[in-house]
Amino acid sequence: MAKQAGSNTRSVRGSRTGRPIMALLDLLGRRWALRILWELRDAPLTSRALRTACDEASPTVLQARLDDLREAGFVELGEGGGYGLTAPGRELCETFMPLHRLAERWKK
Amino acid sequence: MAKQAGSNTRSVRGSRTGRPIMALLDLLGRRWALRILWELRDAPLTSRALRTACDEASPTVLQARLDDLREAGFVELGEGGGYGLTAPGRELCETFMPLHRLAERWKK
DNA sequence: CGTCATGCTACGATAATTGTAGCAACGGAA
DNA sequence: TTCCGTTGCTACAATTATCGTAGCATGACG
Repeated sequence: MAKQAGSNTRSVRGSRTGRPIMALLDLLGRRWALRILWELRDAPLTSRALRTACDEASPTVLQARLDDLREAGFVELGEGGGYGLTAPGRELCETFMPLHRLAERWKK
Repeated sequence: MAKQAGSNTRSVRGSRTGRPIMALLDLLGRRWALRILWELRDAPLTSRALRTACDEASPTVLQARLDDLREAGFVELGEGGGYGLTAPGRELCETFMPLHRLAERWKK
């Protein structure tokens, strides 16, 4: 089970066309991916803190998503520990900020 | 297997807090959800056309996601057939437009 | 040494997704 | 009418992804 950030063979799910946007939509469509980015929006979190923030999600998936996001270059593991957003990661996260207001209005 | 749009009991995955943003992030984090919204961004598509646009994804999931998105009020089925975005759906989709440019730059 | 927290993994159970095939209903020719 | 093609949608078994719990190795602090 290749988990480390680095090149792996798997062509990103649903993007066999090679269009970057498809790869991105696919990556963000994996479980907890969006949530992780969201929870890291303000400050870096340790893996445990992130798990708590993510409603005690299984560490298995969290690690998998963290690896995905690290490989994609959106998240990084700080030297002193703790996951944080990279520059592209922050930029990506900015994109989702309008979601907050939209969600409040959406509510249902 | 409750599929039809309407109220169901299932509290949205990963949002037991009740915060709308979590419910939204969860909904969008299901497979093909983002992709479907993306493919419908310009014009409505029939279920078959949507399937083609989504790289021949399994109709099972497509239907499931379509039902999810319909229940959420982001997608609707036109009278003459064909799935299209609702007003909130279009608004949501607008949010993701910056992703296109971001993805191109991201590429890797 | 013990204690605690870190990032990370094992593993069985459960749920989601895939792929293929097909259904019923409707519409437009013939 | 019958035939043909399309629509939205479903059945089913096989494969993956995810869950939940437990635990490991490492490092920092006392």
